[in-house]
Amino acid sequence: MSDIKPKIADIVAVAKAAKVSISTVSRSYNHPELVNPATRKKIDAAVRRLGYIRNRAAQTIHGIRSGTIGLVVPTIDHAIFAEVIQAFSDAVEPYGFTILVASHGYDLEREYGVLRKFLEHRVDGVALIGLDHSAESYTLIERQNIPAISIWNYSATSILPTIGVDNRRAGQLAAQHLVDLGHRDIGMIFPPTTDNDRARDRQKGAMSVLADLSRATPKEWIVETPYSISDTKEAISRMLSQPPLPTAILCGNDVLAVGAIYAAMRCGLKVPDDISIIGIGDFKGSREMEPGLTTVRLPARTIGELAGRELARLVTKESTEIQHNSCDISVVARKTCRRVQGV
Amino acid sequence: MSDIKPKIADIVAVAKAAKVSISTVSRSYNHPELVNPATRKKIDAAVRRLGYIRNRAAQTIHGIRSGTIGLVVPTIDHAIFAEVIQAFSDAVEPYGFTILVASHGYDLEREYGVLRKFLEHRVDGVALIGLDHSAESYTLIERQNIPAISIWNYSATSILPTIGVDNRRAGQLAAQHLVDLGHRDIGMIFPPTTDNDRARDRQKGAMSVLADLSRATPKEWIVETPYSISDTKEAISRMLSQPPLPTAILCGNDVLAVGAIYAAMRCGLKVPDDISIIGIGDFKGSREMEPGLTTVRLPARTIGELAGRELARLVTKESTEIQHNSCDISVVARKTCRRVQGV
DNA sequence: AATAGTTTTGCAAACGTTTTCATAAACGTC
DNA sequence: GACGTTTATGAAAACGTTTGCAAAACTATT
Repeated sequence: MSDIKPKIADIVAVAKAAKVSISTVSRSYNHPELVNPATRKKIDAAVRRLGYIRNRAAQTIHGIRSGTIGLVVPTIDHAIFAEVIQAFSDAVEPYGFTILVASHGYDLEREYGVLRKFLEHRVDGVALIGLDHSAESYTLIERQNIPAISIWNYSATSILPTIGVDNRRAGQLAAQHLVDLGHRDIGMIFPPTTDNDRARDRQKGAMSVLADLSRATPKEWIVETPYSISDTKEAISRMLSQPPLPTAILCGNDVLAVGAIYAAMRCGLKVPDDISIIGIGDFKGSREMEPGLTTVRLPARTIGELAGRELARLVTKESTEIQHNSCDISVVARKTCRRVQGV
Repeated sequence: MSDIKPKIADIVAVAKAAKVSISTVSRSYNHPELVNPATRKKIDAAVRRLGYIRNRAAQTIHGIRSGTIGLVVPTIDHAIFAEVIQAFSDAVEPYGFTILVASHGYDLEREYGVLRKFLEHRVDGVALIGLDHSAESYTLIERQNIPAISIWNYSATSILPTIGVDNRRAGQLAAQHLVDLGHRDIGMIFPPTTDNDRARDRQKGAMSVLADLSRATPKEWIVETPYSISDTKEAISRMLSQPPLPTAILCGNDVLAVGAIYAAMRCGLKVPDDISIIGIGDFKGSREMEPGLTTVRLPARTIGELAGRELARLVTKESTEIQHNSCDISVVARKTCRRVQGV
């Protein structure tokens, strides 16, 4: 009946088992060169025997880094964010960091809550997506002065260092590509832009190019839908169901573009013969699609990697500050856009 | 020049600022009913003024839960896993947990390393994908006796409690569906099955059904490719480039199915008229595709949610054990499979 | 064999909390 | 106004580590 709880081994137990002092055990981990190889061997044996695993919480309260980095994203299960998380995680791993991940569903209040929770855990740094954050969130970051970085949207002037792309430019590039191909009647579809600076910037960029055109875009050709293929299909089908029809549709991101393509198919329009479609993002799978999606390539992996590395280097004091970094973007012309007769 | 580092506030600072003892501050967090409302107010004010945030690390070394759960996946940026992570995260959030996420890239050695790191952080529980894990990993979990759960692959007899689906059955269902439609010449494509019990089980399931058929499947009709659309496209194109052609292709998951469809298109075959294709998974987007993908629906969201909830309840002692749980699966017949003339 | 170095080890304080126990203050009762 | 309760607070020990300092154990040098 001696159901003595198998108390997980602590450093004291190891010390006892190896017949040395606690300090020596600790040292054998943190400054192995200071302890006699023979002693070290004894300790190793004890550790193995007891299955001892160091307690980072106990280390952390000495001001030692927690070895964690917090990553807050709007949502995890969107192709881009998943890719960014993966790249970020891969990048910080070699530095010994583990990531805490949370999503806020495009709700900046929730983001603040998540941030607080991360801070309770004493993360060594945090990465956020974009630059739309609540004032409280910014205050929090500043007051706790914790290394922070903003991913995805580049801005030279933001408070937070940013690593990302110029989304305005992405919108411009997409629009310009269509214009260069002779399109003048261009429909647009974007996800909701509140609390989403990325989408907002892209839209602004696209609009700015289109504003230069002689003719104005009718209201029905500018739609906003939730970030989902089916909603997009729905919305675009409606747009394409009654003339006049645009000759091209510019989509706020590749997922919407896929939805638009399906909608066109459903309406009996051939892409790109009857209608051209351009996305933004170049998500995984966009290249492999049939027809290959013409889109503005945003290098998600590179961004995540760079952000992870920079933040890790800052935290480990390998560097002293994070450079704002604007990653290159460009149109990859594949098969969903075609040239049309100028007006 | 008094650049006194703005030492982040601790409980002592709060106590001093509120002119109460440390104990009282602590109590006002953990047992608010025991402290005078007036005092509580003073403390709240001090907390706000100083921007105090509790230090969970310090709590954790008292044996108090760390409030973290570790989630180890093969890779983050695959549709299914991203969905599972999201659902899992959503499910544990209401219980106050934050998740640590790491990927191992289908390398069980790395998985062990990740697991160890999680244990250093004293996660309150861990969730793993599937049942293929190194012996060391199993030992680790058992010795530290930490609540653990396996997601994705259901098994009634595994050491770890499982919440997931019967992947063997998924394979069977897919195969049976094709057989029921009259197909006898069936090609198959699977991702690598080493260290991946899910894929292995599906393959076994499919094979078992096909084995009952009068005719044997030629070797060239059974291919293995990395989990990527382009590799699949490549492999299937090769399969379809020289007769005899199968009348249907069974794909280990939806991503491969998408690749297969593109390959068929490229080879000038119409789906489902010339060739039927079935996937497994029912990933996001599979329904919306054109033509809608026929597949075996695996309820990723439900699985992630259930797993998160069960693990959280176990950790918080709301429940005392996790029920093995097999989630329902079934074929969703959409548009990529058609009936053919029996032999 | 004594001395001066050098290497190795242990003691004890510190980190930021929680919690047990003891004490003080306030209240109600007769 | 003395007593017993109840309510609110504080002191101090505890949690599992790290680390500065000092002592002990070796080594090399004479």
